[in-house]
Amino acid sequence: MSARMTNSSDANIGSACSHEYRVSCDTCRLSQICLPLALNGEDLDRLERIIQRSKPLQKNDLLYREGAPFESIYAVRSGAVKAFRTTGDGREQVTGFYFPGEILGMDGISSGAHASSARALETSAICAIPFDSLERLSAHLPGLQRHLFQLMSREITEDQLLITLLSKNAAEERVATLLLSIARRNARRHLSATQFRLPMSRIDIGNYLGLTVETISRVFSRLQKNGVLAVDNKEIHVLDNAALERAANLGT
Amino acid sequence: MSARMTNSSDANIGSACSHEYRVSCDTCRLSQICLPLALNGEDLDRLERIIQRSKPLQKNDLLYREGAPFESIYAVRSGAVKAFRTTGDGREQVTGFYFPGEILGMDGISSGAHASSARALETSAICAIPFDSLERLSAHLPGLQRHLFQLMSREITEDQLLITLLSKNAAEERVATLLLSIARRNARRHLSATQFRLPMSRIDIGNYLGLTVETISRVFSRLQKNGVLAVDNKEIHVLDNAALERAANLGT
DNA sequence: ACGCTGCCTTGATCTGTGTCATGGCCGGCC
DNA sequence: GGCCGGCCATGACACAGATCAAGGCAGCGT
Repeated sequence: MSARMTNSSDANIGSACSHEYRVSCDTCRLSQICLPLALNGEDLDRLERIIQRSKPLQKNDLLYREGAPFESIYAVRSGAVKAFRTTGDGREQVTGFYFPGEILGMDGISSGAHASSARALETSAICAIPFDSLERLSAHLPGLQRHLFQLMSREITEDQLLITLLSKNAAEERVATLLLSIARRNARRHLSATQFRLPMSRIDIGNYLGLTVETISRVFSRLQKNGVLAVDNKEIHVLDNAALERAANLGT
Repeated sequence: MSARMTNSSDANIGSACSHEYRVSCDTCRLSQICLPLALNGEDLDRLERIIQRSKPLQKNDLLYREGAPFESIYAVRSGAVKAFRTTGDGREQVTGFYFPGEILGMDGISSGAHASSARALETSAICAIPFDSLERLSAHLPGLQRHLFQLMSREITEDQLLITLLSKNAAEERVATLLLSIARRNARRHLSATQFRLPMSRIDIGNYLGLTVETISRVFSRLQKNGVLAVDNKEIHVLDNAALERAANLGT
């Protein structure tokens, strides 16, 4: 119910983004957690001018494809996106989920081609930020340059946390850790940390956590049976946050 | 034997770095794969002036410690270094191995404190590059700025490869992939890709790959029995590279 | 309204890797 | 030169999670 509100932001896209999707960072309620974070009035304008907003992606639309020329990094405005790479034998590895205010696509910088693909998990509005413009701009705005370094560094530390999770933690710990991560990121956007709707399938969760769908199902069932969660398909209600944190067992 | 040459560079440190360890990037045989990569004469001088070289680290010396204030990133000149983070329950997760010409420590940028620790696996000479100086310099040298973005982006894509490896590949595939990675990086430094000495213990390998020491031992034994490798403690001789690549099974 | 298709759940069984235990080896130190 | 401690190898056994199988459910297109 109130978790449905997470989703209702989608419904707003049509109206909020009407007329060529002209929205400015000024009025974007995400500006305090997104790229503009580091910028003041005039500098923000300059960033503003290079950002491209286009028609929202529909569920399952590709934002970019592995191997395609790298041109922009992307900020999620609404909805949710998964990033994944395709292994040599054609299987998929989900490497991250991205929510409003979060930036993705930085793995394309090193080689000039995207190292992963990104797909909308639900209707999603995205801001594209052409990287060469951003680079030029950041040479003149030390705060922006620093912020970019920090963003990339943060991506590295988060990947390291995932590496640790995959390497050391059991199934239940992995799932609990993911739920806590989503809850925390919801809180940052002033959404509920205890009631929300997962935008991704069990398949994607399993893929991301290095587990099978069946194991994800069983863990959800077990956490429900133990009164930690109420699970109704993709709706999650955290009933006992302390227990969830105990289940995560330091996997943050 | 020829693999010993990998190690003999250590023996040279004393002489090469004598007198306050004054070595310049000019004369460093790693300059083509290290940070200076992107720079020409005068710009290189400016970079040169901010780089700090100090006494080589001995085996097991800490280069930096998780949580310590972030000040510099580090380039390995000789030897080898492991990066690791300590989990909540005090266990260690190795997140990477770094060889000459490679840069580490960038995970400290986002929070201002190192997100991991780094320890010398053998006697190692290290260049420290104060990050605030580097940042200021890179605002004036677009090539350097870009190179830094690329370095960080590369770290991200490599972490993603490790995530995929941990999430999708069996023990033998993981070990084979690590060996191929080390071989490739040796080749980049004009060392043998088929005969080398592993600077890290089985324990570190297992830790890095999310496996136990016993499993690492068994995999080495099996690869040896199958004629893929000759293993003599830390000395590795790749006898059948094609078979090793088959064993890695796309886990690059 | 219907059926289809993809997603989710649950149970039964199998297996790769962890765990435990033992012993050998090598290198550093007294 | 011999002892000691950490590292490495190998075998026996246990178990978490994969695999295989079956069925339910919800959303979507016709």
